[in-house]
Amino acid sequence: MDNLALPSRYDHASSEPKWQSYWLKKEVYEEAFAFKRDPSKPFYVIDTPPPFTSGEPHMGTVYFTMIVDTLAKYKRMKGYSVLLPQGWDTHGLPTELQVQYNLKVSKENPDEFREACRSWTKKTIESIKQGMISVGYRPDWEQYEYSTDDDRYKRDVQLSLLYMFQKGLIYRKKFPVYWCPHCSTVVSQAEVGYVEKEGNLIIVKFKKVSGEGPSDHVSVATTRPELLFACSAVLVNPSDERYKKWIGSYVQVPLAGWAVKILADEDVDVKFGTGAVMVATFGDEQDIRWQLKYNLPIKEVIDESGTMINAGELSGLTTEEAKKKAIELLRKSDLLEGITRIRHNVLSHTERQNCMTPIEFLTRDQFMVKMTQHKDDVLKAAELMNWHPNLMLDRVRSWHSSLEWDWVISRQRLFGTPLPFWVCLDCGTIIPAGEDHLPVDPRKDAPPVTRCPACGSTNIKGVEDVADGWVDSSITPLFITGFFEKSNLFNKLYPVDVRQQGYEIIRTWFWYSVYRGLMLTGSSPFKSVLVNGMILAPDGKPMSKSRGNAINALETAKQYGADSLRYALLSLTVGADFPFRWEAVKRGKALLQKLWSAFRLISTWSVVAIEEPPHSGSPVDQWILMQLNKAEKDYAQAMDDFRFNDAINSLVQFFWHDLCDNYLEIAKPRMSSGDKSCGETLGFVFDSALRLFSPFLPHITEEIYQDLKWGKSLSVHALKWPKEPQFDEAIASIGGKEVELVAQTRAAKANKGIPLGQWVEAARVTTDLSGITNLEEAKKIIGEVLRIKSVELEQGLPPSIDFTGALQENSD
RNA sequence: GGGCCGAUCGUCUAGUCUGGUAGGACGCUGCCUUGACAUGGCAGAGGUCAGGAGUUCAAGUCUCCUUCGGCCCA
Repeated sequence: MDNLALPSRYDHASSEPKWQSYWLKKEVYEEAFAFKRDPSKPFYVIDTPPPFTSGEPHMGTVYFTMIVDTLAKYKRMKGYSVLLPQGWDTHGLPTELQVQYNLKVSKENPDEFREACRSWTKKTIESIKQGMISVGYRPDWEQYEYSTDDDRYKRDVQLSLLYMFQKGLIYRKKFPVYWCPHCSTVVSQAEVGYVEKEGNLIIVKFKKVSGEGPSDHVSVATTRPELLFACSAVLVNPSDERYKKWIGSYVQVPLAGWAVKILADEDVDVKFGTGAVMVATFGDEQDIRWQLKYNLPIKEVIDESGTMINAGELSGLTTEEAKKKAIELLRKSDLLEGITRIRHNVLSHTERQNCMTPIEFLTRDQFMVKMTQHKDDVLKAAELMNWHPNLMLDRVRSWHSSLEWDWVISRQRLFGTPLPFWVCLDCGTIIPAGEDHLPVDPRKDAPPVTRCPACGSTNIKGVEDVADGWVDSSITPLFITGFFEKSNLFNKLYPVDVRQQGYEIIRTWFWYSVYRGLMLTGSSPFKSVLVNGMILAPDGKPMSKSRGNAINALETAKQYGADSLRYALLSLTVGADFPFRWEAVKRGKALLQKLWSAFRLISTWSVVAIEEPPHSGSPVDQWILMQLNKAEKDYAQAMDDFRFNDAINSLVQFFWHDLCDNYLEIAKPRMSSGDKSCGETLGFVFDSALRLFSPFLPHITEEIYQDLKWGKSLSVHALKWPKEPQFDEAIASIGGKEVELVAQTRAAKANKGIPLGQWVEAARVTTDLSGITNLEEAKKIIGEVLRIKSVELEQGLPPSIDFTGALQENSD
């Protein structure tokens, strides 16, 4: 009884932080968590998402860390040398917006601005990292923590761009960018949104020039008549009877005077306006799609100040003035057919509440990556991977079929990886940086040549744009495997075993990573893809601050224990969205208590861990070994399929119901009479269960392992997969029958309302006794476990159990 | 608007590929202080599988439509 001195409640609050800092110790790291370049062991590499370093760690971050951490711990137990890296995705618009608007740092001085971004990022990394550590996450920080803003990482990003340039995959092209005329700045897609506004829909006559058009003009509806000078085509729906004969005809653009062709496209909405729409450079996002799809000529009519250019009589006016003037001119030349008031969605600068100005598209020289021509290769590679869950591959297929444009990799921002190129202003030749000088900043550094290699001009300018954030993050599988250092391990680590990620970034992070892996190494970067869903708020909607329904993951872990949260999140199906359930966390906490209680009971006996499985024992001993074996096999198979929920469920089922409810109850009388076989079995089974629990519940298993002083390892996480239990199936099934008999008798006693602790004089048990080979043994177990002085067993059905002579006082 | 996915006891889900008695957990109800655990044990109630149509001897499962929800659309 002395060890009942252990506290009866498991105290996660004092236990968890203790082990979290213990795991960071050098000697513990080296024994349990370090990736070892040991060629005798198979490698297992996990490509983890570098979270974007803006704001606090949220439920999603915590969720993915738990998934990869559990997987890594399992694979290490199975004998792999596991590479579990963790990076930080630093460059992105949200950071710039934070710094610009919340910290009020001006972009006037780019160096100062970048420095402010950098220090903000440093702070958020520290906070996210602490949050990750507080839920038991233990990647290889020492060797594989990286930040996309590190010089080493930027060097590799730039090197990857140089390689791609050498392969002819990078080119410059005029491409639209979002432009806010009020703020005089390029804005990103994330900063814009649609605002419903009232406006005029102008019906304009486009006169026939040539072709089969059945009348002298087509009526085109537009909200932006000032863009007539940018008109490059007129589109109609191919199924629209009104315009079938017009398809292929040429019509004259009013005011501008040139002729454009009438094309058929299914995206034209027959119900909007007249059903005929003009394509302008670039009136809206749909115009961009059509411009690219039909390769229409680019006509720039708005400059950076929002003033009309190349627009005849409209030149020099603002867009608003030009709209009025255009209507007036159309009316004069009798080309105006009508004006109707409409409510429509206008793309506006919505990120800033005090701006909300309608967005214009400007054409800028952008760096592009040739992707469309390789899209089939990417899909083919994706199809050869093992997808979990399988249907996520459909998202790749869907993206593949809709992919029509190349990838625009330049961004007009300040905090980012500079594109390592200079451009000849005279002939447009792209001049790449020298490999030895990386990382470079062409915004400041001198070009590698003084004269353009193509035209000899000295008019060379460094590229001011930075790379899209996905350019940074899509090299993670190459970065962690040492591709850029030409590591001799590269061929052993690449392709990585598993890419873990959320489904919302399949078309970005996944797609770009596969593309770049293929382009740079010639082979696909992933063997398996594990896609997790989203954790919704308890109300079933996405968690969001504005909705006020977000659950603070770190607070939850503090309150209930990180292990409880791990249980709750990992016992749900990977890949599906699911609402956060407090009940699941509470269930996790109950499991921790159950584990603790079992440990507390066992430590009252002189049980020692036995690594070698016991070779003999009573039928009940062999039965629990058989159940353990089954649970282990189910667990391993589930883990190998990334079905974490099935793995933990089969283990909990075994532990709670087989081991605690049944075996431990039977063990109580046996242990107090010094049964050696029971003690050995218990030592082996509990030790095995502890190991199997350790990937899911890293803290409590460490606490118990250390308290038991059972092993020589520094940590439970350095232990190997338990040895296979040895049992004789025939004997084990006899044990199963005995356990069943005990359970039946217990249920009967409980149903009769007899307190289980109360001794009874006698019981007559009539039931199916087939399979029971030793009646005396069965009687003894039933009597001892259920406190019955004399047990009679009789073959017969239906089963019935009668108790006689309940004794009044407990006899112990 | 387009593409993709989903809907199973009060709640969360397994089962759908490969048609054949819908399984588990939480919650709920009743009983029980068992030599670790009442965050426990034993027992019980609770589902016409979103709605409709079809295929079939047989549909949660296959097909079509509708409704509702989610994700992505450079």
